[in-house]
Amino acid sequence: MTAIGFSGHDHSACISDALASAEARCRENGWRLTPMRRRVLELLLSEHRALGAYDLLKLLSEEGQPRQPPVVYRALAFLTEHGFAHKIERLNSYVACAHPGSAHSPIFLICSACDKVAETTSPSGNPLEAAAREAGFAMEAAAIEASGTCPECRARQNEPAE
Amino acid sequence: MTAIGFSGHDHSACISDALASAEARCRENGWRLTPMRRRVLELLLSEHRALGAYDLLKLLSEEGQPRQPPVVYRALAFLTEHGFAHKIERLNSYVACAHPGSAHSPIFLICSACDKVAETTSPSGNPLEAAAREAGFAMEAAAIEASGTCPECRARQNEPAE
DNA sequence: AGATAGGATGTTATACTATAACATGTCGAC
DNA sequence: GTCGACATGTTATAGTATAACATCCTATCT
Ligand SMILES: [Zn+2]
Ligand SMILES: [Zn+2]
Ligand SMILES: [Zn+2]
Ligand SMILES: [Zn+2]
Repeated sequence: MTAIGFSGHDHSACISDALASAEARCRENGWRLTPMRRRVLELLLSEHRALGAYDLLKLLSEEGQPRQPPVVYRALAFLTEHGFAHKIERLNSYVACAHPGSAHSPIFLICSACDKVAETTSPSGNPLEAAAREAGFAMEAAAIEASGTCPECRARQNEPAE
Repeated sequence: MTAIGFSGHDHSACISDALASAEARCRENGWRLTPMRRRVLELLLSEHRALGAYDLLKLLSEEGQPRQPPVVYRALAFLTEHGFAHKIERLNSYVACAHPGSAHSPIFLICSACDKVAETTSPSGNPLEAAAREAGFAMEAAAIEASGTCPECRARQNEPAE
């Protein structure tokens, strides 16, 4: 249950795993991973960074495939509803899910220096559940977003002399 | 550390405590709780509900004190920077802090039926800190927002027959 | 009191984020 | 081939937030 997104990892495996998982889950459930939805997912997967809807529109435009906002927002709605992507509320933007396939309540670690977003998951019996139970609150969904500095950016700050 | 916001409590004490605390802390720190800032804080305190900037503008207008968006956004910036209010990212709106005066990392419980927002705080040594430490991430701020149904709305649902 | 400087507010315009509403296209079931 | 369901295309607009500059207020120094 390590955080995926910051340190060296096989990112091409990230991408191919996520795409394969999305295809499999869509096939199993009768959802349609159309070219538009798949393209948006690929763009989100390209880096562990959150992209806004208008960033995606710009990228599509640069590929010679200009689209209007509702097109991208609908693709994002599909991806987030089915757990292939998450919205980062703090940034009004979207990241591909780093733990595809499993139901999970994600925790995001957002680096304010390099904008990378790592995703990890809550251990069970977490204090949010405890707080909710204590308050008699029936929790349905939770968003946990932390801002700070990632290991690489921290290392860079500690050796500023070139 | 109980959640403040849902169940019966002395809400007028909420309001007067928060205002007194804000005045005291501003006096101590040389911050200026101007009439505009104080009025916005009072509006946020009137209920345990998140208000958007444009809701506040509408309320001010209805009081015969119309203002432009930057005025309210600046008051909100002052209040959030100094811990008198918090932004609820999920709702693009703002609540008065229910634990004024103490440094804390709040947890919000947002009722999707009645829109009330309760604020509680993380116990120390919480797993978010643990996850951040494990990832080598230097956490600066965290936003924890849970959606669900509050005790009162849950009770109401369970006895729907009038 | 008058000059000055910092910060708070007033005002205009605009950027950024998201969705409503309706038209058109695609594809499989019948 | 037609029908229905769903996906996308298109236009317009709603909702959230800030840049930039003008003005005002207040505390301080002279
Ligand atoms: Zn990766
Ligand atoms: Zn970083
Ligand atoms: Zn109260
Ligand atoms: Zn409720």
